[in-house]
Amino acid sequence: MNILEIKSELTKKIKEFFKSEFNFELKNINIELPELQFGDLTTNICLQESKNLNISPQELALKLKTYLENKKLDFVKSIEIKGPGFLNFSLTPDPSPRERGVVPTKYFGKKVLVEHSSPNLFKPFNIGHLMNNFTGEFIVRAMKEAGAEVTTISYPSDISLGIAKAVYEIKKHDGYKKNITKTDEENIKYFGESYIQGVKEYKNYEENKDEDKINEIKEVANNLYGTVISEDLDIYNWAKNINVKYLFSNLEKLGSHFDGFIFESESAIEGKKIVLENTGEDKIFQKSEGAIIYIPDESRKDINTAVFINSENNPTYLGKDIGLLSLKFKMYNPDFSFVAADNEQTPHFRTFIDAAGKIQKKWEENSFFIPHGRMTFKGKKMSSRLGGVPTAYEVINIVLEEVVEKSGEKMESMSEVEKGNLQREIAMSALRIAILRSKPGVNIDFDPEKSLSFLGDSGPYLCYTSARLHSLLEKGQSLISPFSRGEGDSQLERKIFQFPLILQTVIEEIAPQKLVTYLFGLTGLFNNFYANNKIIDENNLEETSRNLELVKNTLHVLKKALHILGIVAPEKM
RNA sequence: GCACUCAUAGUGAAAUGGAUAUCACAACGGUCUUCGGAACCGUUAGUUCAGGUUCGAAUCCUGAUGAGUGCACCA
Repeated sequence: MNILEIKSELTKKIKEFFKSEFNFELKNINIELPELQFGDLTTNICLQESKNLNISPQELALKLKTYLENKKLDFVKSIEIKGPGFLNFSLTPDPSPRERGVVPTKYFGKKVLVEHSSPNLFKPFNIGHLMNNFTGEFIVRAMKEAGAEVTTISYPSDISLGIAKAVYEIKKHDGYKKNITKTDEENIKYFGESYIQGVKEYKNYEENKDEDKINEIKEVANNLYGTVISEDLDIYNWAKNINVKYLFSNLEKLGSHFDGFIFESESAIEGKKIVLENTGEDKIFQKSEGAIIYIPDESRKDINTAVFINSENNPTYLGKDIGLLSLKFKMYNPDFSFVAADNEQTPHFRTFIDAAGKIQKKWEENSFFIPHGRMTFKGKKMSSRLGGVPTAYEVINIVLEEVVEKSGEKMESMSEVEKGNLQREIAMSALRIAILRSKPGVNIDFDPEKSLSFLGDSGPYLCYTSARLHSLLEKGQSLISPFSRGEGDSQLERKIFQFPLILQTVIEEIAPQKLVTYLFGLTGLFNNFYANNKIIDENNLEETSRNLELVKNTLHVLKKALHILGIVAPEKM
């Protein structure tokens, strides 16, 4: 039996006990993983219920212990009462401790839609996008692991006043004609610069109250919707196509696959329609000062009145988001719809989802916002093209440089391509772990020189352990006998045994940090075992075979967990 | 002004209301005739403050202090 099966069996027996002994229906029982020193599973049920039943926790614990012992459960080795009344279970080791099939969660067999990596097409791909991608990709992989039917989409921002500013800037300098023959890479850079410059110029116009210029730009914005053929539209389409291509290749490189894209220009049309349909007295949206707004109920002090369609008759971000939501449910009808986004978006999300819930209940009920933190930087190495926000490219390169330096001669035998890929994988593992080790939603103060130490709790440490495990297996391949197994009660074996339960919690709570913490515990125990034992010993084949079985199981768990975090477990490094 | 987050060793993090608060980095001290030293072992050090709820609080409530973010036509 694996740990999940044992847990549910124990739950059943404990409920039976309370029923037969006290005629008491127990609703929730906490059975958790304790620190390894306290056994394999623990429950505080006696502490929780002693008051209700008017009996001391110790006494209750003793009764429950006796009851369970009399049941002679073959998966329980021993039961101990510890501390104020905890019941600690020591379990009989499972001969094959791996999880079997899919760990049960509420997502099994459900339709899950995940939206992540939704950048503004005209802005350079920055570190924030990287955090978004890591978080989003984790959700995707966790849901797949849970046996959900997962669809992944991205929602690129392809239309906005901001983009109009960029187009205007390009037009102003005749950038279209000048650059059409340049490479995509050069142009991408050019678009990013135009965007930033355009935003800056617009601010100047506003400060100088240059109404003519502002109106020209607003006209560009209207032209982008493409109902009339114009030079603006030509420039826009040229730039958009190159940017989309670049986005695809970037996301592909990061290991993210997308089943579809919904562009902001599409959601704008849908959103406008829906908001207009629901505008009027006694309806959800109201007209005010030429715009269409949403006023939340008095009780919702945490959200503010917001504009959904502006007085230019164009949907704002919130209006578009309603459209996006509608399209998502029309196209995919998900049971769970996840959105990974910057935690600054939380108030906006609350607002539009509150309004959306009044149009269709399930839009609200089935939508979940997973915020990820912001990354701030301490290091001075990075140029600040985006007002202090480094591009993803810059960050990856800094980490990569460190990896190349560390790897030195170790990868000499590899081809240049193989070496390059591996170094990139290791660099990415460092970044992914640095981000996913923290609870989603909190900001990360990132100092590449400190945060990315390659010793101890780090991506490279996990990769290194993987390489070590692979190398041991390769060396000892011929020495594994199928009949030898360990006692199953070493710390390492018990840690492996915990894995299915950890996995279940990680998926259920969307908690990557718990998986990372577990992995450091696991690899730490393994490396300790490695340092203190001779794993392959030709003079002791029985022991060797048992050890290799343990190596195999450790690797199995490590590989699977790393995969969910978006990291490839390397065979050598 | 209103609202939302957050506050854990020198640093970065972990901890469904549970047991002696976990892990790493840094500092200091050790391990190597060894299967991969990007390794292993040890020492020092911590829940912002004041109350409250509870058998039990880093976690829940109230207040103070400090930091971040959002508040009508940008996304």
